[in-house]
Amino acid sequence: METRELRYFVAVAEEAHVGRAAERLGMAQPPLSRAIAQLERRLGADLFVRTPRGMALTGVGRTLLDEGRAALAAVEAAERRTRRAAEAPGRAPVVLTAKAGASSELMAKLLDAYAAEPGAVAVDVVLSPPGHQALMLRDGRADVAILHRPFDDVSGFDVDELATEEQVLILPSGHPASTSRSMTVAEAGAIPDLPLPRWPSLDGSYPDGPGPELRDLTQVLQLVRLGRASVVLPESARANLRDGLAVVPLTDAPRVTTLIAWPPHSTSAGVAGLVRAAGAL
Amino acid sequence: METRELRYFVAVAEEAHVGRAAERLGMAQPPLSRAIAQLERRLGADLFVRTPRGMALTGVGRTLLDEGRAALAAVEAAERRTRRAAEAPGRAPVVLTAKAGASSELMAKLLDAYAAEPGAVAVDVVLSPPGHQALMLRDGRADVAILHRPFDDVSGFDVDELATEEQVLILPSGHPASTSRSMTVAEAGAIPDLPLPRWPSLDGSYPDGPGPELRDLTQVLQLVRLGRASVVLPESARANLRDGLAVVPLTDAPRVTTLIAWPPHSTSAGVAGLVRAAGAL
DNA sequence: AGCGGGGATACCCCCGAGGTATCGGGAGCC
DNA sequence: GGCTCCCGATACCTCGGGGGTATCCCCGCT
Repeated sequence: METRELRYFVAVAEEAHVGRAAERLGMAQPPLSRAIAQLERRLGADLFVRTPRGMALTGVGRTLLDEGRAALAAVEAAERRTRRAAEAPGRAPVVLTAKAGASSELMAKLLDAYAAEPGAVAVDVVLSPPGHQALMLRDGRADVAILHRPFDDVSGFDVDELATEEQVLILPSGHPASTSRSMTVAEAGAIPDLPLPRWPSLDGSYPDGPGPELRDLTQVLQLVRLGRASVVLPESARANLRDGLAVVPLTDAPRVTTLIAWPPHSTSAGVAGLVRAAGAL
Repeated sequence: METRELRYFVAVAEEAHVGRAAERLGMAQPPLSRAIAQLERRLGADLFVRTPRGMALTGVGRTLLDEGRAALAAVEAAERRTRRAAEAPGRAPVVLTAKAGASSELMAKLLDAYAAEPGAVAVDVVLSPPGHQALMLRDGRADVAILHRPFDDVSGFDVDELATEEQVLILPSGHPASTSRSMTVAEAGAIPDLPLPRWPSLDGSYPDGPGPELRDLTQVLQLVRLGRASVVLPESARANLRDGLAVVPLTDAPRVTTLIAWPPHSTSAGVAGLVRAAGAL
C-alpha cells in the first residue's frame, strides 16, 4: 500500500464524502473515487458503504482508518525527523514539547541539568496547547515531550516518571465552600454557583455542559477570582496563585504524574541525554 | 514520502549496494539509483556517501533508516490487519503469538479464561521463534503477544504484567557443581566443562563464543543431560525436567517477567477481552 | 415527473517509474 | 602506467497508470 492511497482513504473516511475529500486533497472527484475503488479491490474488502448521503465506513474500513492514521503519522515522522537531522549537520537540536504554562519550574531544572552535561546539544522548547504533545511526538514534530498522566495518552511511547502530585480545588477566597478542610470531586462539581470550566478537546471543540469555555490558566484563574467558576488543578499550580483565591484539597481526585516521553525507537543522543538528565533530577 | 521510496531506501541501506538492492527488489539498477538520488534531492540531504565499494549511510541516512523501518512496519501492519478483518466479516479471529515451548501452562489458563467470557471471539495461537513476537506485533501479523522481559523489546507497546519468576541454572545431575546451594551468573558461566549455549539472534545468526549453537528447549535439555552444557532458564522450566538434570538457584540473574502486550492504538474487542482475561488470572 | 446532490464511468493526456545501453571513475594488479 | 573490474550515474526510450473533463446513473425529495 502506498501512502498516497492511505492519505486518500483517510480523507474520504474523515469527510464521509468523496467530493469534499477531493477538494481537501486538491484534486478532482473522479480520480479519488477510482483510487478508493481500486484500494478496495486490491484489499479485497469493502471499506465504505455508499449511501445516498455519502460514504459510511464499514467495520473493516474502521480498522484501516485506525491503523492507517498511525502508519501515516509514522511516515510523516520519518520524513520530518530526517529533514531536521539534515538541517543542522551533526548537531541538530532536539525538540522538546510541553503544555504551555505548566511545569515551568521542573522544565527549567531539567534544561539546566541537561545543559550542564558534557556534549549537550541545543534544545528547542515548543509550547503547544494541552493534549498536542503526544501528537507532535507521534508525527515527528517533537523528539521528547513532557506529558501528564492520566490526561495525556501515553501509549506507544517510552516514559519515565518525573513527579507525582495531588490535585486541589481552586475557588474564590470569599466563597462559603472555601473554608472546607477537604472535599470530594463530586462535591466540588456540585457547588451551585461555581461551575467547573470546560476545556477544549484536541479538535478545538468544547464538550457540552454548564461551565464556561476556557483555553488557559490565566483566563480560568481570573474567572475564579471573579467568583464565576472553580477549577481543579495540580498542587503545583499553587505557585502561580495571587490573592483572592482559596485552595481546598480534594480527597479522591486522581493523582497527576508528570512524565518525560520519547518515541520507542529513538536513537538520538540528545533525547538520551535529556532523559538521563530527567532521571537524575 | 511514498512507501515505495522508503522500501527502496531501506533496501539500499541494508545492502549497502545499489545492484544487490535492485536485485532484491526485483528491478534494474539504474531506476533504483535515480530513485535514491531523487529522494535525496527532495529531502535536501545526502543519505549516502558513494564509495568505490558501494553506498555507506550518513548520519542523516541512519535517522531515516530507523524511522523508515518503523514507518514501513506500521504501513504493513495497517494492510495486514485490514486484510484479516476483511476475511472473516464481523468475527475475525484475534492472533496471539508466543515463544514456541514457553509459558504453556499460563497460556492454557489464559485461553480457557478468555474462552469462558461471553462474546469471546476465536483466538489463533501462533508459536514463533524467540524474539519474533514483537516484530509480528509491530507489522500486523499478530494482535497480542506474550513477551518476556528483559529479553523482548517491549517499547512501543501497551503491556500488562502476568507473572515474575527467578532464573535457575540447569545442569547434569552427576556434575560436581550440581550440589551447590546457589550460584552467581558469573560462576555459572565459568564452569569449565559446561559452556552455556548460544541462542540465535533475530536474523538467525549466532554470536561468537564457546558454547553449542541451539534452537530450542528440547535440544538444550538433551545436551545438558549428556553433560555437554548447562543453561540458565526461568524457574517454570522445572515443570518440563526429567531425570538426569539438576537445578541450582542463581542469586543475581535478572528476574523474568511474563507480559501480555498489544499495539497501543488497538481497538479490537478480541484484544481487549484477552487482556481483561489475562489481568484477571 | 422533475430536480438536485453524490458517486461511478468513459475517455483522454501526460508525467514519471522502469527498462536497456552506455559512460565515468576509483581500486587493484601485473 | 595501463589494463581491467566493479561500482554508481547518465542518456534515452517506453508504457502504464494517475489525474483531468464531461457525462451518466441512481436515489431521495418536493
